[in-house]
Amino acid sequence: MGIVERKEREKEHRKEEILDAAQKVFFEKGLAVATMDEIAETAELSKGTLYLYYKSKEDMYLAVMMRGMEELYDEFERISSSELLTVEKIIKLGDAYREYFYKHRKYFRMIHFLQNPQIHKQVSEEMRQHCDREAQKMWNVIQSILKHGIDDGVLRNNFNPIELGVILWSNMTALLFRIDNENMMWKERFNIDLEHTLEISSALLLESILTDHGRADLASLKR
Amino acid sequence: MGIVERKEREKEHRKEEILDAAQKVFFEKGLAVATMDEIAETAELSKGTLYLYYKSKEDMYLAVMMRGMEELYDEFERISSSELLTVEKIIKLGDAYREYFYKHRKYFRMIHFLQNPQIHKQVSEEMRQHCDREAQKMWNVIQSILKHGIDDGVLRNNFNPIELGVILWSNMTALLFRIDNENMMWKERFNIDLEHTLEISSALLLESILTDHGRADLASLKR
DNA sequence: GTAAAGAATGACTACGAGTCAGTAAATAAA
DNA sequence: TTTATTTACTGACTCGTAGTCATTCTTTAC
Repeated sequence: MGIVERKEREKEHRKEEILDAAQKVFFEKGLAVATMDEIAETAELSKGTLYLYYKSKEDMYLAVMMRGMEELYDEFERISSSELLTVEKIIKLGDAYREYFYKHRKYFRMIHFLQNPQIHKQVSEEMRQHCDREAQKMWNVIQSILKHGIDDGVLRNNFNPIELGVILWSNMTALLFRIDNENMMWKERFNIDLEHTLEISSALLLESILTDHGRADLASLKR
Repeated sequence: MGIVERKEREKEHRKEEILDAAQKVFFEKGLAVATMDEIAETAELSKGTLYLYYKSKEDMYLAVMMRGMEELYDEFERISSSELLTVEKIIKLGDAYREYFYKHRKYFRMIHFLQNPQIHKQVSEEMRQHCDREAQKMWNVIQSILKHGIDDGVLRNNFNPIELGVILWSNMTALLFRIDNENMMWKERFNIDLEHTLEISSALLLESILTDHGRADLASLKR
């Protein structure tokens, strides 16, 4: 008897529909300005129903964000499992992140909005764990690529691969965040192009962690 | 007749008293959880009175944060106007920022909480400008130091000094933020000491922007 | 055809930011 | 000293919104 299964599916589907509505409203208004009433109206459901599927507004916000995380993760995973040189993979990871920023700016903002612990007072333990797991998956991909890099002798072996990952990732994130918020300001006040700044800093960091062998690979890619 | 002046002073004093109360509550609870009623009670004033001195809760939050900014700025200014080598000044700036993080963690968090534009919907134009001016002062100090570095030939002259400032500052900020929120996690899951990571990345970046002359200065300092 | 289970509803509660008519205190004018 | 005026303060109130829950509607089981 497939009734239970069908109901399961329908429930899942409804949950996604609600998330679609939530995403629309959150993208337009942001967490603070968006209201559950508006999300309910957009989903063509009553407010009470939303709470049958999500524990709180913040939980919903995180659920939307997780979609964004997964999209980025899939891209990283694709790069990781490709047959490229390690140096190329590292560069591709950076490119993917930068592209993600431009194509999915709203997701990017959400991810970094939620970086801040002051926000999640209302998040359920479940959702928090879900987020943690997803973040961990991401770091595992990065770790595995960098570990190969060290094993292959293209990355300096006096660093822990994850440590390098944190450095590269943090640097890039911080500058993308600035590009998002302060790009104009820097252009007007100091005549700085932050996109250029990001390129420079990524290049500096990458160069400084490569071995001679790695640098040779890098040079060969540029041809 | 000094009555007007005395009243002026008293008003300023009351404003500071309110800010003391606000700081206490914000430090304990954060922006979202703190309530105006609690701040009023702490200040031993009615809620209405708070609004005679500050336009909104967010404005008050920013006013507290500005205290923190000024404290950091004073330290930077002190270093900038000292008689040290440029390389030493740059290192001292980093040290000062790191110390600030440990000594004034609550201020640090506020500053970076407000980095996020999603928050200030309720901030008055006045306060926003005040913040901008203060931030600009900070960047002017950094710029002036780095500009000297280039003129003196200790920093590679193919970079814009402000650009270097943004890179160093962003890198450091991003890692301090991680130390604040994720230190344990990185230790437990990956056996990474983020404080060490910060040292490494700062060193890598610093080295990669120095000229040979600059590196010599750096080496002489280490002795 | 009817009982039971499941899904959805929307009026309601709780709570907090911000307001404003009214009160009290300080100063100026008479 | 008394009265008028300005200034400082108050707290009950409005308004908006997250989250709840008794009730209604729909689907499934027998």
